[in-house]
Amino acid sequence: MSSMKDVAQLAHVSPATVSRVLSGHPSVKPETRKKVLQCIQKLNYQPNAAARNLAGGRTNLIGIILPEISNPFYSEILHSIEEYADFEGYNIVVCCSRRSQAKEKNILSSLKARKVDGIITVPVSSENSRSIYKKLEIPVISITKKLDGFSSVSVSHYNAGKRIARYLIDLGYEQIGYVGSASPESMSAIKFNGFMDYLTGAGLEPADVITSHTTANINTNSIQKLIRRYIQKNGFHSDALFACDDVTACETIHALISCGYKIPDDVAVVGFDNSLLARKMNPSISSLAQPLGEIGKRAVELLIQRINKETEEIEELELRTRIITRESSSAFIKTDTL
Amino acid sequence: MSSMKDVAQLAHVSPATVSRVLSGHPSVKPETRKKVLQCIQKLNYQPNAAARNLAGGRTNLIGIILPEISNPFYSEILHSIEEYADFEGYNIVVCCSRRSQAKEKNILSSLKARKVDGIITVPVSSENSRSIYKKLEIPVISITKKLDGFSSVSVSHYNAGKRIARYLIDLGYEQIGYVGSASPESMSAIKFNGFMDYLTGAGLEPADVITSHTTANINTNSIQKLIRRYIQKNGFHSDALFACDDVTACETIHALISCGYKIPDDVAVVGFDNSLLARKMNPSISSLAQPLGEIGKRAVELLIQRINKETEEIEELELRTRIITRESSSAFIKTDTL
DNA sequence: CCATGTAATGAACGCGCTTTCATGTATTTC
DNA sequence: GAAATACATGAAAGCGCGTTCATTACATGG
Repeated sequence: MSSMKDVAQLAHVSPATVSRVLSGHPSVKPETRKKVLQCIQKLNYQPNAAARNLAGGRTNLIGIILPEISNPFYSEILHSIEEYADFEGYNIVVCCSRRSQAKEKNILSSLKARKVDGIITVPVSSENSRSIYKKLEIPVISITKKLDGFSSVSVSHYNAGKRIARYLIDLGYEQIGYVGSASPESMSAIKFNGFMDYLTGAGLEPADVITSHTTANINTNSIQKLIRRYIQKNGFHSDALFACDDVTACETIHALISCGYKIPDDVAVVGFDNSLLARKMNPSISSLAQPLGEIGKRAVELLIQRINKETEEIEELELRTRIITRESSSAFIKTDTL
Repeated sequence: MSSMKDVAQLAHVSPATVSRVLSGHPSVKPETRKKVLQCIQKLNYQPNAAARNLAGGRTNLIGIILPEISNPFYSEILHSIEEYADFEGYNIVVCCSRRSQAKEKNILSSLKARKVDGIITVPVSSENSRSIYKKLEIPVISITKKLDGFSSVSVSHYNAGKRIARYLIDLGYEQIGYVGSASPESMSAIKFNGFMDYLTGAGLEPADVITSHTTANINTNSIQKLIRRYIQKNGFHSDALFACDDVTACETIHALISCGYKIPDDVAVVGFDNSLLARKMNPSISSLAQPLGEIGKRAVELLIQRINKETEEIEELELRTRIITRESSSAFIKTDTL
């Protein structure tokens, strides 16, 4: 691997001049610049990132911290982060917190040792995580959740919950229920609050509220069992259901079908996340879509602004959501429509 | 951020001794070691990764090159790579080639500049990519595909194709067809070959062969249209279908249902990948599972062996696949079974 | 008691780069 | 035409660490 010195020798200039050419310094004679660039080409020279960083520069590295990485929701965000970061000349080092505070802490210290220019994170806990991020002295953008004292990019889950309630009411349903997690740690509780507030604001009581305190696990059928048990015990009174995420919606539909209900004729179901599952299920699932691509892109944008010290202000971006109507909430939508 | 010098001063030793403590050098008096470790604690000292690397050490960084990152297939592999790499003390920098040779080349040069210790890659092309990887002089493991001259971790798509044919024949089907991509660039063509070879070996002709030259896109319904058009034109003769991947299987099922066929009573369908989709669809889809977690883990293992120069041999690992039976190929499996 | 060996440590160099600071040359100004 | 200014470049000092080599102190053997 050739170094700057090699280039300098070949071009009969000093290493300093090569460095100036590389960094686009103005006071280099055009002919010198040209000569140096040629030599760089010829030697296939590439500056050593470590040396560059050590000498006081950037790493052009940003750290990404996600709770899971195989979850389609996060992997889609990751995808757009990678795309935009790459576009801006940054590489990403991806870490998985597994929702563990301890892991998060380890990750942060290794990212700090790596001197990443900035961090985009889904903090494990909105409260407890705050202080460890604070004393990091590295630009941080929180995504998906707000993090007190930091810029963030997210959607309002409260408004989204309201929105789904309104959507179902506007569709003419009157017996509206909820299925999903109600654990205060998860965002679902907030969706549920918005949902309920709109419902009661419209003078309605929820027809069924089927909650569990664990998040829907992609690999089990716990939700199906939950629903069957609920129906056995309490009966079923809804003509429309809000499921707190697409996996839950999917499981819900399976359970309802197996109990003899027709979707959407007997019961309409709306999910949350607009994941692949929602698009491909049979019946396909109406779902509230978060702008995942935009979340990633905006996060990178905000982060780079901070890295370049173009701003000091804390910006809490709330992106718009939209509801995608599919078969599960409309008898008129047919399979071959997306 | 405190440096080694600070620690050295506080502990009344030289930086060299601190370095020795850090690297576990044997010739440090236990009491000295203890004192130094205390000072490291006290100052919350963390070695600077860049300096470390520059001074001739490892980066503890491995580069990952994937064609897509939001595809569940790859994101699950990525997940296990991250997990195992983290366990071994490595961070990963994740790059997306978007199946472009040019991009792949750029990525490689940036990874080289970063001095990553090794690379795990899904090469864009098994043939053309070879030479650029060769002149990299960095340990490389290819996953999912073989790459001539490098160790790899993959499954035999040919055998998998055979296996599916055998599976369907053993189940008693006789009119067996194929749906999916046939582009020679994709792995599907190889699956198809294995599938056909077994079929003809068993004295059977394929009942229907429905191919397109584009890969199934997650966001369109092109496969559904393809199938309907095929049936209109040629009729439909299969009692079992092999779909080259789960997305295709899913679309196929949608199309068949809309044409009035019952799954699996009229037609059985087997997919490939055993993705979330296969598990959650209605009906759930039988599918050939690749051991995604193991692919990631083994790749990291092989790579680290190479990084540590424990071996020079090229190892082409072929992992075992298995077929997961679900509703789409068995009338006896019910919804609530995984 | 001197020679040789061993254990523990420090001094100093270099990894490849960025960035002052100093130097030298060409251009401008009165 | 001398002084002041701008421009182009080089020399050299670190950035924080690993590592080699030298040094010291002490133990061992004859």
